[in-house]
Amino acid sequence: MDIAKVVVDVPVSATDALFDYHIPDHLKTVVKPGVRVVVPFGPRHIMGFVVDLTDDSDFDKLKPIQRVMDYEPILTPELLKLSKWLQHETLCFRISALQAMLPAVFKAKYEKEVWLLTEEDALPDNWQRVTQGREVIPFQDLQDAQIPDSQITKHIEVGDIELKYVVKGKNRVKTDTYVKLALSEPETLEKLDDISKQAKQQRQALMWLIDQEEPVRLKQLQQTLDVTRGPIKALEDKGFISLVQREIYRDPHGAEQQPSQSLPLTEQQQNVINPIMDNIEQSKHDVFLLHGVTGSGKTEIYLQSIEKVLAKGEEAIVLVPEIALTPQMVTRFKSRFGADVAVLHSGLSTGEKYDEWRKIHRREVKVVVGARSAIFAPFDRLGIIIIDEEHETTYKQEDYPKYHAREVAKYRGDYHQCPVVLGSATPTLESYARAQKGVYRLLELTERINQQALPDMEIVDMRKELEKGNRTMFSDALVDKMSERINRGEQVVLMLNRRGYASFVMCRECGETVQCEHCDISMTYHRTQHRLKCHYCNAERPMPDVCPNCESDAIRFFGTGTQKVEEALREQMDNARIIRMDVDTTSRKGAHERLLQQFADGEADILLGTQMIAKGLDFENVTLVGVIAADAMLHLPDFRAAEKSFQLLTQVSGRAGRHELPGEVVVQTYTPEHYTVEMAAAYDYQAFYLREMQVRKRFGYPPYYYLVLVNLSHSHHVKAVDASKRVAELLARELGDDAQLLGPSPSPMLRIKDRYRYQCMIKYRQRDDVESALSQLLNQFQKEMTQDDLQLTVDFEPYYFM
DNA sequence: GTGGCCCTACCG
DNA sequence: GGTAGGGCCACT
Repeated sequence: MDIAKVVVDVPVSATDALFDYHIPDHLKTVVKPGVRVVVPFGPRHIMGFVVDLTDDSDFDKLKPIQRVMDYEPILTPELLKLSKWLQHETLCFRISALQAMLPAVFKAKYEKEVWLLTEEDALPDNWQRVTQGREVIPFQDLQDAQIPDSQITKHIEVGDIELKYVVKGKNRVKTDTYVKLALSEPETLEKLDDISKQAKQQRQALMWLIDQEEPVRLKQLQQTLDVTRGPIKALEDKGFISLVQREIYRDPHGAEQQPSQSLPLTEQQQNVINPIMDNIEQSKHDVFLLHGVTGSGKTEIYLQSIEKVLAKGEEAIVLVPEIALTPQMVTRFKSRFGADVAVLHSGLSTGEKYDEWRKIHRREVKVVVGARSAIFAPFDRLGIIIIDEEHETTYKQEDYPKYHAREVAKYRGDYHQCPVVLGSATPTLESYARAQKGVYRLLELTERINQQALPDMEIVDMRKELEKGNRTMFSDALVDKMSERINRGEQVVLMLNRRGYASFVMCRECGETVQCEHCDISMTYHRTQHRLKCHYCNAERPMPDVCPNCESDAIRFFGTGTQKVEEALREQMDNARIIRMDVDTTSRKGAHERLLQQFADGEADILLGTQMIAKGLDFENVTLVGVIAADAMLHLPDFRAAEKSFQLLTQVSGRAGRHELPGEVVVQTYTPEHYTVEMAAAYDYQAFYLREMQVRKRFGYPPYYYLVLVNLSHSHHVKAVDASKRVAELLARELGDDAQLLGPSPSPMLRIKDRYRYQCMIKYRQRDDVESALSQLLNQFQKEMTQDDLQLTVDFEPYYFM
């Protein structure tokens, strides 16, 4: 076994294969599958993942592995196998699949260095200005000094310099200085006379240290005894103590949680948990769809299932949509499982993520609560996987590899023979249909825990408001109810789905709107900076004083951004205290939690926000939820628009009346007769499911068909159109008989970041019908992609169609 | 004949 | 992805 099969860190199709390397003797004990290594690749050195060891190779002249980057595998055999599956499943490169399973610190950084082989004075003046006495300089410095490549090549040929490629790992461990006694206690006391009587601080510090059982953080010692570095240095020099660097974890979550105990289960909960418990006991793999209305106690089911798994000595993964949105959820897990929990989410810094990952890797924790990528937690004794709010679209990764965490969960559940639990109040039609067919096991929770009724939902027809002469964005009913709550000292949550309703700028004279230069969308007005921004490419420009087209000064912003709603709200409800939550107010780290805490502490009457407030919040005092425009996203060009609207309405209504006080919901809409609005208001998931399934059947959408979206873009419009036609031709020719091709058609957003975008959609029933056609497609267009700026992506089970 | 530039095949 | 090496053209 002295040959390693290596996946190299070059994400292109030409290198998407295994490369064989010789393992030098001194590395034999550390090179194992799952270890990262540095290997010579062509004329340079790069990082690679060892995925296999063998005895023989088809190549006779193998290069040796240069060094290892890990001393133990960072990927388990299971995850290595999973990476292969992911590659096949999403048509990505193996290296991309491997990288997706690891935190960002494991991405290698490459640096090109210039090593001087000759005396500095032998080099020309312009070189000496760069080298400045250094024997090794970054290659970049030569470039910055505008030294031409030809000159560099010459010096290499003559033997003045050598280029070296350095692979740098970023997985730095955070350390802190600790102090410990260098001698035993009696030895220390014996030598005590070596310290002069005047050195009170030294003596005091030493005596204090003798009493400590473990090494102490230097900082702690200094703070407790109020000593400076001086006396400590003296003690070290005299050989009494030694300073050591110790690995520490960055602590993103701060204070310990109050421990909590299991809650008694209702009869319904008991019925639901039993089959899951059986699965755990028998080490069996079933996929459960836990369909439970908001407030029916799904979380307690998760917690008690996990307790059972831990008792068996196994581990658990819990996925939640975006953890920063549900701090209350994290608290619940931390209080039940304490130090056994690691938390992984996008709000953590790279270093913090690495620390949490290491806790998992070293088996210091048993439970991971995290966002999508936590599905790759490197456990090897998985006992359960839970996906909460399984309908959330954040479980689908939008860049390569375009995987869905649910599918990965099923793979891992099957591998470990453990249950996978998908929980939701509004399951995706795909999942519910599978449960109906018996592919998943359906578990239903129809009652709320303390028998509260779901809040009443009142639908307000905004067209009638307009007829009555109410031109504001708030119906009379909503305003009345809001004042009522505020007078009673209760709180209100107001949701605006901003999509499609951002505030754009228009000239009242000529109708000109300000569009982004690079994308085909209107720019959005941001009041705080008085500037216009493009939400697609982040381009910015000042708000014009006059219309760029007709120079009229009647240029105004329109639409209903949260900022504008806030203003209108302040005008209409002058006594209300408002907290606004949107991208602008929550962009800084921790801002999200702080605003929610303020609201929880009763510092405001109204919490106004975008979709982000619909999920997972639980405030006792909230008795009214208002939805400003329920149909805002109903008419998007997306076959899931109705499903998403239904989910959102159901979720946001769940924010009202969760405790003693009864809740109420006001839904404003221009299309009150739409079945989505009606059925959401009636809390009738079943009816919605049946109705929407008819629509899906009629138009041939999931779950009746699977979808693949082929996206392409080019900076030249003509070339984009041309390529899209050729793509469609190839697909039409190569697709199996049962697959249907739609398109090519322009994407709903034709141009983004100066690229013209077209798409083809394929509906299919069996993967075999599309697989060979798609790999042929990628092969055929590969050259055009590397040489002619064409971008082509394949997205199985797409969620975004824009 | 040689220097410069672009294309492309290859990397184990 | 990065590079060397081949082919081709231009210019001493």
